[in-house]
Amino acid sequence: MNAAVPTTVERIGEHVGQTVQLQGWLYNRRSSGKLEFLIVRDGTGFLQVVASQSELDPEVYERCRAVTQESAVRLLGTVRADRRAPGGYELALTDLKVVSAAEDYPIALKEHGVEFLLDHRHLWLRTPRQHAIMRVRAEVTRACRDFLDDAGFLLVDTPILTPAACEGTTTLFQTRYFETSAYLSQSGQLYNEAAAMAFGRVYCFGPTFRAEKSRTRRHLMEFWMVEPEAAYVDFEGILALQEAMVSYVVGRVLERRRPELERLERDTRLLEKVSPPFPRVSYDEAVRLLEGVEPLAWGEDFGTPHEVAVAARFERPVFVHRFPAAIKAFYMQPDPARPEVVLGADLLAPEGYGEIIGGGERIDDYELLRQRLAEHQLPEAAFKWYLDLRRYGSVPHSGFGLGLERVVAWICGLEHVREAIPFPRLLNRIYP
RNA sequence: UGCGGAGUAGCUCAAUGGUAGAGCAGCCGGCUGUUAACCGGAAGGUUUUGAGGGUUCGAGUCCCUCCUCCGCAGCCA
Repeated sequence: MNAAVPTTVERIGEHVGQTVQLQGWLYNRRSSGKLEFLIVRDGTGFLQVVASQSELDPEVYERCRAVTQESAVRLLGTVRADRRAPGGYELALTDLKVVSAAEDYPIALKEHGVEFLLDHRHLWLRTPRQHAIMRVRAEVTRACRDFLDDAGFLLVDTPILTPAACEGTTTLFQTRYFETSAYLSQSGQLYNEAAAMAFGRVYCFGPTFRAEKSRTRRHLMEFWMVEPEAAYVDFEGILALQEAMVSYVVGRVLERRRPELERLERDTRLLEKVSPPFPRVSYDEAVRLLEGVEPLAWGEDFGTPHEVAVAARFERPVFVHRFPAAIKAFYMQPDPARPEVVLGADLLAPEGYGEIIGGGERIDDYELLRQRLAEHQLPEAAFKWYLDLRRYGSVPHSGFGLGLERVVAWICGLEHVREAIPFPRLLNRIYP
């Protein structure tokens, strides 16, 4: 027993024939008379543990029979390869200690309803499916950071508490800030532009808050967004960056999280096709393309049905670009060739997952930006620092925001983004 | 906010206007290779079907109001 090596389920294959120590929780138990099959999870994976009455101290065997679902357990045993075991390896138990017994665990190993699972999100996270999703999420996060770090982008975090609206107050969560009021950030973009003028290529990656009363499979009140912003990069340049980054992220998950995608039963055929260049459809083309399908008058905003109809025509992510200026944010750069449209683009994921990126080139001219602020009835005083960026060494610059949960939902093939974040904040739900 | 759907045992669901049931979980028992194991047993609904009214001899079921949840739209990542 002294020779027992502490290890994890993830590395169990390296210890065949050895006696090891594991610590974790009991996920499930099956019994077959004088054999007990304990499924133990330790955070790195799930492992079948076999307790044989004929080979065990009666006291230990009795503990195996009595241990309840999700009790914390510490165990000793010999690792062996066995085709009958899920995962190919199992542990022949020699000793088991109950660190903490669990009683009346609410989540049974069966189908449950959405509301019940969300009420028990703190426990739901323990299941194999949620493990797979969270590992893909972590991989997407790491891939985004690796890609941007390697491309010369500096991580410059932007504030969560902000003094005023970036694009209007209706969608902002308001809070007290001592004697005044503040808002939770809905985008780091404006601060990113300041950082880009300081460091050239920057990105922020953090939580974002939207107080929109949206209630669909694509919306969260609190979600995570990666926002790169780059000086001296024009519209074409930023689209190329988006293609490269999305392709890199998908490739990384396919490369490093295959087992998780298999556990999620994700058909990866379309994901394998994600590589630059992505198809592009201008707003003008979209209007023509949607004739007789999902009619859209020029100048009207793109709705979900229009997005779906356009995305459905492609097997890869597709850019929809050059929207009418009137329906887009105040900071978007007009197309020099056609000032009534802006150099902005949305990236629509295939398979009905909708918009995963919004971005484009920003206005770099001082007077034009002032004019746009006025047109949008935004208080110039609040944007003084933002206007300053156009007074002191303004350059063409572009950026975009990628919604982490939407990308994770797409890659994992989830029905709803609420499973793509550990503790989703939804309309009418902020528990647990 | 608008449209549609749903609230029955801890969970997932049944029940022509006529005595509220099953599976799973939990509990007791059986089984030496189980894969959300399986088999047997007892129990589990505060006179009870989200709440309150109404129709009826009789309401889980029909009608009205309200509450909660889900989906879609709007808005967006």
